[in-house]
Amino acid sequence: MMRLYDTAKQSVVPFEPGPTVLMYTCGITPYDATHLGHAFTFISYDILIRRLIDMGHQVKCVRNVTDVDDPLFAKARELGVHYLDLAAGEEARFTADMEALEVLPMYSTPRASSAISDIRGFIGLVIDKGFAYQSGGSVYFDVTKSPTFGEISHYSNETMIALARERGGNIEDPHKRHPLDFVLWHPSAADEPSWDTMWGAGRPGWHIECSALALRELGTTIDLHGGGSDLIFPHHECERAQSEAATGEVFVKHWMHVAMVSMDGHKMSKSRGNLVFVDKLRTQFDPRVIRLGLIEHHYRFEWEWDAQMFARNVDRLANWGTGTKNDDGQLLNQVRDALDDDLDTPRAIAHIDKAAKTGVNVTDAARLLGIELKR
RNA sequence: GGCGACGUGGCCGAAUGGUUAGGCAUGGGCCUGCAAAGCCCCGUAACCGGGUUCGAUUCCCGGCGUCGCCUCCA
Repeated sequence: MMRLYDTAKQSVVPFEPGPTVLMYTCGITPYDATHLGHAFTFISYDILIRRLIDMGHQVKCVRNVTDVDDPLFAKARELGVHYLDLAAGEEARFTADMEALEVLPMYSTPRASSAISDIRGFIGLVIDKGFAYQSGGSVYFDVTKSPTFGEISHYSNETMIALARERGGNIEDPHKRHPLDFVLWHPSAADEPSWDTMWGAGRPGWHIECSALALRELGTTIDLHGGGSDLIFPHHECERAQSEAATGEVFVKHWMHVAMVSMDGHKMSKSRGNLVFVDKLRTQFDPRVIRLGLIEHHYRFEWEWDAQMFARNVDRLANWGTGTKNDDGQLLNQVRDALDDDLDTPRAIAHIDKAAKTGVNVTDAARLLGIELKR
């Protein structure tokens, strides 16, 4: 039986989905190259998916592409290109990075720009159910109607307001009834794309595409929702509130978040610029070395990027390729046990290291971690 | 620069319009051959200036200073 940490429940709990696992992970906003933090997140989910498939499940995982959003518009403006041209280029780079790192293909990778009509319908549903109001040309979600708001992050109202303030949540917006109310739809700036709706022209709010896409692609209730831990608040909190408002059903059974990768003592982030890009690394190292360097860390704990990892994992990969003795499935089961214990990849790797040292052929065990030894 | 949080005895850290937690360290004592540990004892502090008040650390205004955030991004 697999056990995984659930952010909302704040503990490691059994994860026992049906034969078909419905999964959604928040993807990227394609305005810049993929960095190691992105890679770590998506590789973590990839390991989970590989193990679920290994257990006999069919996995339907959706990973969206946010090609309608502020940072994309800003970058397109700066470069003087159309935002969708920028998005298409960066999405292609991202896809190439994921393929190189042997992240399994998704069931679906829908774009926000493909979902405008779904979003329109979704917002209509939220308004009809009485969870949203129109004010000043925007549509806001009314958090006072959602008593469970905050139950993923476990933040108090005061903490959420403080964080919203720091994270550009515009809590002073005079059109809002409550400082934590968030935008479902809002007017576009002059040079931004705009779509007509019954409540005015504009564009979607930040959180709404994921709700609309999850509903369109997977239905009202999904088994597991993932993303980086930086998305817990406000993104996932808002996403859940509006989804449950629209459908009246439980949105997500299990919330899973991947820890941040840091560098120079700070979270690797676009705003700070302390990034290590995957496409650059790929020109210097075997992508399997990059993958190993990521999964030698546990998904739930933040870690510091360290260039030492290359030498270590070049050696590791070489050692893994030397064994010839049949291991009778013993090693494979040890790796399975480690993964079933809250995706303990460091322990899985330690098992493989040990077996490889004794001359065991570790091909199958490595494959479960997405490392293909025979090329 | 903007937004926000905060400036309490050597340090950390609460509460509070008056009688002024607590913890740690220091110092003194008990104990011990010595030391350590343990135990006991000891502290009137509120960044500056002004205002409200019978009375302010607490409320209000101004200044100074510290911290966080300012493309929440995976």
